[in-house]
Amino acid sequence: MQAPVQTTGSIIDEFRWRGLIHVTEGGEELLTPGLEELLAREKVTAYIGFDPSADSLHIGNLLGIMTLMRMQRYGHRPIAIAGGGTGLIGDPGGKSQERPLLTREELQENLRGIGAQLERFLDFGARDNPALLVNNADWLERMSAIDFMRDVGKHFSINYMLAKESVQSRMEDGISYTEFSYMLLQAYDFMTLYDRYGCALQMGGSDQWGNITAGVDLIRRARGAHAHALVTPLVTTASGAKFGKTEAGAVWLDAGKTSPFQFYQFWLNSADADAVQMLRYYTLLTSDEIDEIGESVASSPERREAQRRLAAEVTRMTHGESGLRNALAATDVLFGGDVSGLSADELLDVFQDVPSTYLPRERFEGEGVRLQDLVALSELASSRGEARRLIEGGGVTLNSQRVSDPRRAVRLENAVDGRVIVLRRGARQYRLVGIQG
RNA sequence: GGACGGGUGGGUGAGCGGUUAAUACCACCAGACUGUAAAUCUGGCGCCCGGAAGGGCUACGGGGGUUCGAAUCCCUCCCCGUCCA
Repeated sequence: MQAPVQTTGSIIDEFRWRGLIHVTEGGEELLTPGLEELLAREKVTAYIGFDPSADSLHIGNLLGIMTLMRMQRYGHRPIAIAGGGTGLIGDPGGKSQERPLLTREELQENLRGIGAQLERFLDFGARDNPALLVNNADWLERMSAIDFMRDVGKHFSINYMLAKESVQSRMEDGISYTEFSYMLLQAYDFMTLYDRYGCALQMGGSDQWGNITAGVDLIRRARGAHAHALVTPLVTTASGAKFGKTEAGAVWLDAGKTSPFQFYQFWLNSADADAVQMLRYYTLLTSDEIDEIGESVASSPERREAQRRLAAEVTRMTHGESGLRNALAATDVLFGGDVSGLSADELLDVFQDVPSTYLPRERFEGEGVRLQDLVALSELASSRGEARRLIEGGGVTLNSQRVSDPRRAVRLENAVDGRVIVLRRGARQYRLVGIQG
């Protein structure tokens, strides 16, 4: 993609109005002194780490991606690092679960997927400041324990490490030596990127502050140089929930894992209280544009202009113009009301994203299929018992008609053009049942 | 290696021989209300059979035992924490 270079204004100012700099309870911005001046003065190489444990990034990574994107647009050079080395270890500040080991092949596969996604946001071919994706396994795996002790361990006191919040918070429950050491590996990553690419800034979520400053300290002690840290807030919704998870799990950037329609719907369903801030976080809209939308939310929230704009902008960036078009078309049909006016072909087109189940024609002949069985078979419900409760509670529609008898027979004549049945659970979970043969 | 405490449903966490598929809170699902929002209210939330009433199966770290009956008692193993060596 193109990376229009913005040279006017300070990127730190932009980060400020977007709320992208974490502010502590004491009112202190979490960025290292001198960073603002450095960014104003020269083009800087900056990096953010991503977890390579899946072949796709999810929207929990999106703030980091956008942060790199903004850096690049201001002429700085972004590096994304997939922690092939550190990913195997687990950050003590996060989940306490040990992570599964990845094979080399899986890791390569994941890196390919992640790289392809980043290309939508970052320009890897820019002349002056091309983005870069690196794998820290390249240097961590080759490092011996002795090297590590000499080159990294020597520069840290146990007292320093124990003082880190990420360690403190685990002292009650216990923390393995491996996880305790995580910050040193991350610090070493930073120093390696500093050595190789002159990378002078690491960014991340606010939970990364301790790990990032460990790198800053390592670079100062081992190289006598000045590196920087800046962390973004942890994104939560107004109701305090962690952002980015739905009932179905993570919202992925990969269209195969989360369809453009579902992706669009995720953003569209943002709460009023969140939508405007989300625009600041996740879009490239200007301050003026966002203020204007904010006024609309205040005066006529039912129009949900912020949500619509947010969903459109982010879906377009992630899935392109065509992905957005599909999402909008599906949204029109599914929430426009009735599905019954459409032909089977139109339904298949609109529902291309929607999970489908196929059953042979014979099943629908004679007695037909019980509705509760169909709901369970289509995995709209996880068991027949749940399907029955759901139907009895009025939570299921068949071709847009509410049906409340779980034993109701579904036969061929209930299928559109004898080919397709549309099931819906609640307001927005759809499932297509195709009839084969 | 020793002493003590602990491992219960997605999470926190009760229960400590039958009345317990297991209290409560959170999360989650559906309905009502709405704006595909929030808040609120109502219902649901192991699996299977049954129209229902009801029945069956599986489950409280693993295994074994005591008992008519165990998440609850005993043995053993594994795991976690605290303290001591």
